[in-house]
Amino acid sequence: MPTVMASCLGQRFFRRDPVTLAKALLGQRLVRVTPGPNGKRLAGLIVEVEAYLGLKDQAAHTFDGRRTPRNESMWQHGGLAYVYFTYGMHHCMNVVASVADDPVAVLIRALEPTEGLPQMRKRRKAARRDTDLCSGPAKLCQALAIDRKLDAHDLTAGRSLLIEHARKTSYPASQITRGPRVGVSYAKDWADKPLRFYLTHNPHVSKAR
DNA sequence: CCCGTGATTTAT
DNA sequence: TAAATCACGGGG
Repeated sequence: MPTVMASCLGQRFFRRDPVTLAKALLGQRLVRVTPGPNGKRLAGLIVEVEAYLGLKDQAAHTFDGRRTPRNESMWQHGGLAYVYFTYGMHHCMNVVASVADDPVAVLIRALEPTEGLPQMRKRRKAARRDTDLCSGPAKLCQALAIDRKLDAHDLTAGRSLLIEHARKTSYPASQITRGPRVGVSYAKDWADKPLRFYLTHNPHVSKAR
């Protein structure tokens, strides 16, 4: 029998609470198909994520009901991308979770690159080793050419930006390290909540700041 | 360690 | 309208 084509994850997968989704995303494959005649397929396995819990979470862009042109996609149904621009030069990509009007999401923090490494190296000029290519939320957006044009993109449509079902079940807790999120010290009671998840000992996880 | 860079938020 | 902030990366 021929090998089964890897399938693009559908709406059911994303319409869950962000902590469950965060853990389920570990080991799945983020795929970017770049546009144009020289378009390429770039991909990597998700190895590090953070959950953002919406209205109650002081680290979330939607804390206390904030709704602006920037974060509008977080207010939509699960399965969309939320891509934002920060620090004057960086993009970061989130996967919107749950249902419309529950503005929660999962930040993709690191990938283990698997396809299109030459193209990633071209975009990531400063990366010396393969473990520098996608080991941070803005690094992976640079490597995969993800920017605001992909904000609110439907990840379940199987075009341009999608997530493939590379792993049937979530990793056991014994293989996941759980700890505080990076760079949210301003978030008071929420700064230290253990909402960051990564594959233990995976060399592509972002370095501690 | 420090800086770039600019959209967004918060203060006045 | 001005100032501070920021889910970061790169260079020294």
